[in-house]
Amino acid sequence: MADQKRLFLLDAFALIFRGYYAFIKNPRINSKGLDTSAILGFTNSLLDVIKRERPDHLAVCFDRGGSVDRVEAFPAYKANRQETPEAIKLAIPYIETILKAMHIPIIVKNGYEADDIIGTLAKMAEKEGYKTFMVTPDKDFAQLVSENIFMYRPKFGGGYETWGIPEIQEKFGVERPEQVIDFLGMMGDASDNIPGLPGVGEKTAKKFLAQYGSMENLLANTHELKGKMKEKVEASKELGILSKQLATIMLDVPVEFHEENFELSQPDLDAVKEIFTELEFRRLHDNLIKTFSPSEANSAKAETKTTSKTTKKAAPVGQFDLFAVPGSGNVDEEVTVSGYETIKTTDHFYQLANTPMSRKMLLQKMLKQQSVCFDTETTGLKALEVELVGVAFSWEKGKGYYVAFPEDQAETKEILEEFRPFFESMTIEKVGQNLKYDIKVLSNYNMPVKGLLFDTMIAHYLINPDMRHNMDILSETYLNYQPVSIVELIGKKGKNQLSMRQVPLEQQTEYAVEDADITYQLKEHFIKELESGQLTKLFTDVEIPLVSVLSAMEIEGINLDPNFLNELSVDLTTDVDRLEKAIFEQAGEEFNLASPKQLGLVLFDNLKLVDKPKKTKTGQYSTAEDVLSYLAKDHQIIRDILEWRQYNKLKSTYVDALPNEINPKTHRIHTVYAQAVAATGRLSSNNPNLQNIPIRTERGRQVRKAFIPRDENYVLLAADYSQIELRIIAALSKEDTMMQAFKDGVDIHTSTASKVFNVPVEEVTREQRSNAKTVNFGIIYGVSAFGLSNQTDLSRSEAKELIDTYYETYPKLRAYMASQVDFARDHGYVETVLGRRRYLKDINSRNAIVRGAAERNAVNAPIQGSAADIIKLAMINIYNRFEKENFKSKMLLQVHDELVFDAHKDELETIKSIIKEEMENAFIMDVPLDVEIGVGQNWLEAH
DNA sequence: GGCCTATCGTA
DNA sequence: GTACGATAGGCCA
Repeated sequence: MADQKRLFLLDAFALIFRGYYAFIKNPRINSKGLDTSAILGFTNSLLDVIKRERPDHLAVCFDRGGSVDRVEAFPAYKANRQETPEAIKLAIPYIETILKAMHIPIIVKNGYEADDIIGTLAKMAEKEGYKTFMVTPDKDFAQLVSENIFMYRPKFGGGYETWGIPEIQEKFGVERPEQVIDFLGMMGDASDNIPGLPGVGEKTAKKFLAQYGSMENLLANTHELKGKMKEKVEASKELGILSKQLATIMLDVPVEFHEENFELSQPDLDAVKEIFTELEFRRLHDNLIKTFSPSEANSAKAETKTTSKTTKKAAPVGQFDLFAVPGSGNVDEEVTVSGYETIKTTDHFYQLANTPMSRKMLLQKMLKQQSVCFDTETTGLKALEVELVGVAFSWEKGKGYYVAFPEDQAETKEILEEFRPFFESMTIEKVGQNLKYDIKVLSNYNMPVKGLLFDTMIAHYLINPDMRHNMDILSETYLNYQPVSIVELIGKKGKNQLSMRQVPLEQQTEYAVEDADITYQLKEHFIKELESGQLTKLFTDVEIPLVSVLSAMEIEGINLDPNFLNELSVDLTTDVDRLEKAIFEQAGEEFNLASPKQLGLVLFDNLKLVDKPKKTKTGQYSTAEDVLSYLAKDHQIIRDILEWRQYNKLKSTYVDALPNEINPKTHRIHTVYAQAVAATGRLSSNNPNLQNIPIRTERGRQVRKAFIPRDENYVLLAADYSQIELRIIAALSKEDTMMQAFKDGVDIHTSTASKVFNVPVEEVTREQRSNAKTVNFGIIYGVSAFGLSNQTDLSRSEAKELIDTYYETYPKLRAYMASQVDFARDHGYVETVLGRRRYLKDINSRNAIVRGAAERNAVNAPIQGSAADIIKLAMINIYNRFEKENFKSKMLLQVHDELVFDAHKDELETIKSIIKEEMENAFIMDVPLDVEIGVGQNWLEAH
């Protein structure tokens, strides 16, 4: 069997798409701003197949021009495919170049899909005595499987599986693979727009196949069906036949199979190197060299592979004599070849320090270091509620120590105390990934963390704010090392998940020290990257000090009055029930009001309130607020629905949810600020989100009354920047008229209205001011006439005129916006007043929509981000002064342009002036900053 | 239980 | 038009 010649046919587009989407949450962007995800994904698959299988014959098949025959038969065929992403279009020429350099044949035929080409070639090769492996994730290919033709499917999470006849029988519930065509024809395929039989999904299709064996036989025996199903299928016989045709892979493509053309040969390594260098695929290049260099033949991996299988030696074939493996194509038992180093492939010295003596020696060593990475292991995710299970330390690549703690919390405290000299040391730098978490955990044991900090998560956030910053991803990206996954250790989330405490100590040690080890290595890497991006100052002077400030704010929490919310809840329930009843009466039926799907059907199918209802992107009727608002004036039911929506939202998201967030120990609410999430530099708040507490509507605003001072000795103080973003754009653009308005302290929207509508300030109408206000805000987001007319009563042309007049009034503002876009085009990024960068990879996209979005980002990011920079500075300065003066008053919350404090009554006047001074002077520009301070018995009163 | 979509709360 | 997070429904396994 192993002697049989083997042909591998790759379905290029399917693999490219798969590769692209594998990186979708963390796209690979090279230094030129090119999204290389698709290229990397595909090339990885290609090398992976070669490395695992050592095929002697291989080709890559592309689509070109789509399927002429299928579109003729059914114009909608594949019509609802989304447009190919830009990055994929750009990827194709690179992939073709790579394939050419590797001397791998590319098969294309105008007017045929890759499916058809692969199918035809597979059948031809079968006649020539080949075993053919169709490399594709696309299940349509199952119909081609035979004794000599297999599907070779990439699995999620790595590895491949081979589907032969038995697998097809099992997965599709068919006797013969050809029946897969009937199966697909019956159930249809949304992605290819094969309609299928209405009402028939996977389950029913399997049932029909078992019973009737084919589409034709089913359609000939529809009299045996019953009820709705009978009607539907009988009405769709033609559709059934058509669907089957569409699903059929053609086997008569005019291609020829000359085996010598498909032989895999040695690549042109120089040419490959050139293209890989251009793309910045360093690791892939190493991988390629390994893959094609016979001297590596006896590597450990190859040995594991062969010894784990029956030892029947394969006859040497093709280029890869030295590492020939048995050619069954069955890969289930093979070790995973991810391309990453792991704990198994790397020398390491991770030691458990579990005795008083070993801990003492560990401490002695640590105290001699300048910089040490530490990482706490705990019983859960909520830092303020968990118990400490262990702490790992590392300060040298590949080495580290783990201190484990017992369940007894008093003992834990004692052991932790031994390390106080380390945590309190002002001279040893503490390195960590998301140090805020560790600081909070240690605070449960009254153990402060002092001295310089280096947080790798935050470092990377500054280096590339659009990426995600999990340690696992960072490690794979920067160290080519895949850490032990937490899932391996404690299992998947949910039912059987273990606590870290239940993991054997040896494994805890390996896992925890590895994390510390990796984090320490990442630091070395990121120091350089911060420096080259001129981000070191922002990191050291702003983000790192902020870690401690946020930790303190989160630990402090805020007082909540749950009884007040309970009363609110009762009132809301009354109104929700009343409205629900009224709505059902008007609709003439009961349904789930909270389901937009059901609501849409009731309003637009049954009641037919509109001729041509707006649809969402998934094809459902849209019932969003702006859609319903149009109808509100004509229909009582719509007004009731909007009111119901509002109350229901308030109740479920705030009134009923917030009391559950009260910490049982502190009786306060402790939000968690995410310092490395928002791409612009803002913070975000979660668990619970305290940055979106209602204020706009009367009813919603009541929720703020539940946020109250610590006790009767305190009041709540709120300090707001007034128009900070407009002030920033005025200062950055040096638009004199706008700057002057701010210097004069006049109402900016009235001032704008007076200028664009050319009327004296005192004659500006409410409507004019309101429209001017909308444009002022719109400018910050990158207005369009369309957006503006949607937000105001203005028509599209009136909106356009208003925008034009606005730009004439403030010409420098327009010039500034254009200059930001130009800067982004030239440099690939824009930056804030403190040099925080945001990379805009789509700024030169040929797709106008994509490019437009990037251009709006180029304008908005520096403004939103500079405002974020400034309030961060203010927070640090206020915190430091509060610490120095030892105030009882505490900073509690940040809401983008607002800070909220528990203000001790004795300190009220003092801190008012400190807060105002620090906020207004946090960053000096040509426009003054203005801060309004309010004080009250709750958050609403403080405004 | 996990993941996606639609909706809506804030600056 | 920018930036977020939480909820419920609905569908998957």
